[in-house]
Amino acid sequence: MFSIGQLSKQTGVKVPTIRYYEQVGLLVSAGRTEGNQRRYDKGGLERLGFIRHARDLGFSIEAITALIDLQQHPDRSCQEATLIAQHQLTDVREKLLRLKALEAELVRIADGCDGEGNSEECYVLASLADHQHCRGEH
Amino acid sequence: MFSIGQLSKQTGVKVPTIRYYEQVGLLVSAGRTEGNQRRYDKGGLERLGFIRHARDLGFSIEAITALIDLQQHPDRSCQEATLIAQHQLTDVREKLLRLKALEAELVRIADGCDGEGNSEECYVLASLADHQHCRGEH
DNA sequence: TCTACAACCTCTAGTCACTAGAGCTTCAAG
DNA sequence: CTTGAAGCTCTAGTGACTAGAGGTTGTAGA
Ligand SMILES: [Zn+2]
Ligand SMILES: [Zn+2]
Ligand SMILES: [Zn+2]
Ligand SMILES: [Zn+2]
Repeated sequence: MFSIGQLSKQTGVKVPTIRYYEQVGLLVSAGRTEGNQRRYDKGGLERLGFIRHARDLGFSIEAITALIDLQQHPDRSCQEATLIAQHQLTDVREKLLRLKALEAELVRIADGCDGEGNSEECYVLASLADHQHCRGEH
Repeated sequence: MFSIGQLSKQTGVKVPTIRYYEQVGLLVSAGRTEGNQRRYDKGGLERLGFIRHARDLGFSIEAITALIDLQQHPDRSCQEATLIAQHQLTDVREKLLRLKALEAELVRIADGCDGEGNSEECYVLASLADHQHCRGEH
């Protein structure tokens, strides 16, 4: 049995975050001591590892809840899991596209001024004031 | 003079968002009617356009506040503006790196299962349970 | 001039995934 | 048995909005 602090050390998830996961129904402790402290078993440790990894990959709490639910039922079809993963991939790709466009404009903007002049003639400020300066959409 | 709704239409910024910008000190109306409705002048329209564009480029409210402050003082050095822009670029590049790593892992994960099996042997679930499956860090 | 109603107002609360802090209690080592 | 690290609950704050309730104002047509 592990205390919440031991679980935290082993997974790298902060103690208040573990309590937060309990609050939103993602991870319930195996039980409590007489003095009301949480105790976890190996299953809890693994579940928290799963949560941690999925969060690192950008999955939402809601998605992780569904994935864990699926994991608890080994006989169910895994179709939902693949759909969730594909959705997450789509999401990441959309963000990538957006960020790439931003990067291109920001390079132009940041490189357009050396910071030696005054704000009246600053290319950074002029670029922000008018999207016409931009090469593309973003 | 424009009403808040006209400003909204011309900039594409939603009415409640404009009020929110006022609340955080980014955009103050030129005045109010007798009946307490906001009225904006051309300067307000331009300022909101600036805010909109900077937000689209990912600048924080705090950064935009500093940029507008600088813009109001044409005689001041624009060094801070370039620093803010460079910081934003760095930020975007960090996010890009992270997302590229995520994309690589998610492609592997999402392609690893066709969703036809059951959750017990699902590659998606197995990959999420154990970072060892991952090709790299993320 | 009256009336209808779209647009405006303020205020509170909710979103997401935590994070910080106050004030208290429990566990475990010495 | 004492001490102090670690635990507990509860509330509130983060960023940048968004939604809704419940009331008021502006304006166009009759
Ligand atoms: Zn400059
Ligand atoms: Zn632009
Ligand atoms: Zn599968
Ligand atoms: Zn991994």
